[in-house]
Amino acid sequence: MTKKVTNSVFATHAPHLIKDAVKLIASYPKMPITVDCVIFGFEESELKVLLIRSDLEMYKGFWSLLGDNVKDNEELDTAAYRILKERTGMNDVYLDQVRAFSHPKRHPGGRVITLAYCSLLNIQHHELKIYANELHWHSFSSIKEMAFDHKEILDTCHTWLQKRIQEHPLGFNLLPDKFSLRELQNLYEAILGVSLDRRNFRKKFASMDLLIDVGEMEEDVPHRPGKLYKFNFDKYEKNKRKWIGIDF
Amino acid sequence: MTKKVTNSVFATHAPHLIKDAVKLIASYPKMPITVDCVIFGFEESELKVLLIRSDLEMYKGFWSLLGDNVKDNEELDTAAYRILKERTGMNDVYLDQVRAFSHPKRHPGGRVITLAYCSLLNIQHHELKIYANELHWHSFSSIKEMAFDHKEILDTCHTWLQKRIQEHPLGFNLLPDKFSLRELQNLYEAILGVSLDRRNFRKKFASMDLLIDVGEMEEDVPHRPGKLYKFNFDKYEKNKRKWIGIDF
DNA sequence: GCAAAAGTGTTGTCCTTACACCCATGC
DNA sequence: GCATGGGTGTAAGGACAACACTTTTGC
Repeated sequence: MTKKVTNSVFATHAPHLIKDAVKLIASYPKMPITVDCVIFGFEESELKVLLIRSDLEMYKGFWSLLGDNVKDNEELDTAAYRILKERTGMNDVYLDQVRAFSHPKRHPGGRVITLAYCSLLNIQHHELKIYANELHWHSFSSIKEMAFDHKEILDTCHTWLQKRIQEHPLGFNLLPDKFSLRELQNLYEAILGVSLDRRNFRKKFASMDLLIDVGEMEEDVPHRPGKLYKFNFDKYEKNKRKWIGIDF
Repeated sequence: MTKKVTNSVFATHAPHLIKDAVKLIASYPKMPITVDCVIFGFEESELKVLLIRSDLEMYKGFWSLLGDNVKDNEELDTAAYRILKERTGMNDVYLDQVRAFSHPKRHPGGRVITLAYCSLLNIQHHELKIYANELHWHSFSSIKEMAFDHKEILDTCHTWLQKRIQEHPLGFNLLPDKFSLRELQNLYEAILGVSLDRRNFRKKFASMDLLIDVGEMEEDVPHRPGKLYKFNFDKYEKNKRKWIGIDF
């Protein structure tokens, strides 16, 4: 097998040490990087996603994720938090990197690599104060088409969320501090797209012993009010499950 | 709340549509992107990782992951496969994106964002033919210090692998086509860092019914030879588990 | 015959699932 | 008093964990 000659700095058989790291880096192709945030919320028993209108004329009328370019010397996580803050005025939200999208033609303006971030936020706690580009919540299931490859990114993040929510108590970020078991179950059903047995669901959470009964009841409901709970984050942090088991 | 002025194209209250997408992209900061491959193997009941010597004088003597810059108009996955091929001569390997590392000071030559990829390959099947930069296999557990932030990347990929191998039959990529149940168990024990009950382990795989008895036995072992199996990829693909369950 | 690993079953416990009735509240 | 969802228990089945002895082979 012969070694292909490339423009890589590493593609040498008899390497010599490189003294000037700055020069090395300068020889690499450079490209713009963006971060796109998929922001999920939950309201009226529906999974929602926060979108804006695309700025680009060629995507006029299409919805887009909240994105922006990454600045020089800015960490990706920092960029994601910045974008959230700039676009929504919020900063105390859950946020996680999902993955990079790098198709060379994904942006009509040229090659741009984007990092998808997934955020979860509580619609009740965080009132939107910035409405540029018609920023608002959409029912997740109603989104069919989007600008760029944003539909693919959205779907990837949704799949990611479905998996994460079963392994980590992320869902509580989407609920008010105090919530009823029904709201919690509705959340899981909305995200997973399944219906769950109410008694088994309650038993499951009761046996985990991670919900604190706040001693209050629902109000203004047209039926028997349920108890309100909050999530015991401290206890969870102390007893995180270390899962060993083969299952595929 | 006031809106911070930024250099973002989106940071306008009354957006006007942008006609020239190319010009837009041109206004973004550009930065070099690299891909770093963590390549795991398994031999002599040990998890191994493929490393080279760093080319940089300031990391002289340190070990480094197999990495290279991403080319213009090259997809990240393509770059990862290219690097594997260039460095090892191999291309039929399992490979998956793990995540981006973006600390501004992670490379001494300046800002470089890297995407970590994790590969699994069978050491017996794939003989190394390219030995530039002292490319060779290391015992994973012996690696303490590395060039750049590569130890952090390596550890992240190891954690990723521990999780993946329990949910997907990735481990078979690290074994020969035909393997004994002991080899399979050694693999799981090496990656997870636990010891497993032999009878329960065998029962588990027997009940999954995804191993095909090839009708051959181990040879040249100094004890009773075990049966050899191969993995039934077709059957797995048809019956992939759709997991629903809350566990944290 | 000894060392080393192969191969094999049972039991108890726990978790999951399926399923039905009464209760509290608002209207 | 009726509609709506809150709240509860049990039984069966399946998965997992713990555990020991006999068998085959090489030396």
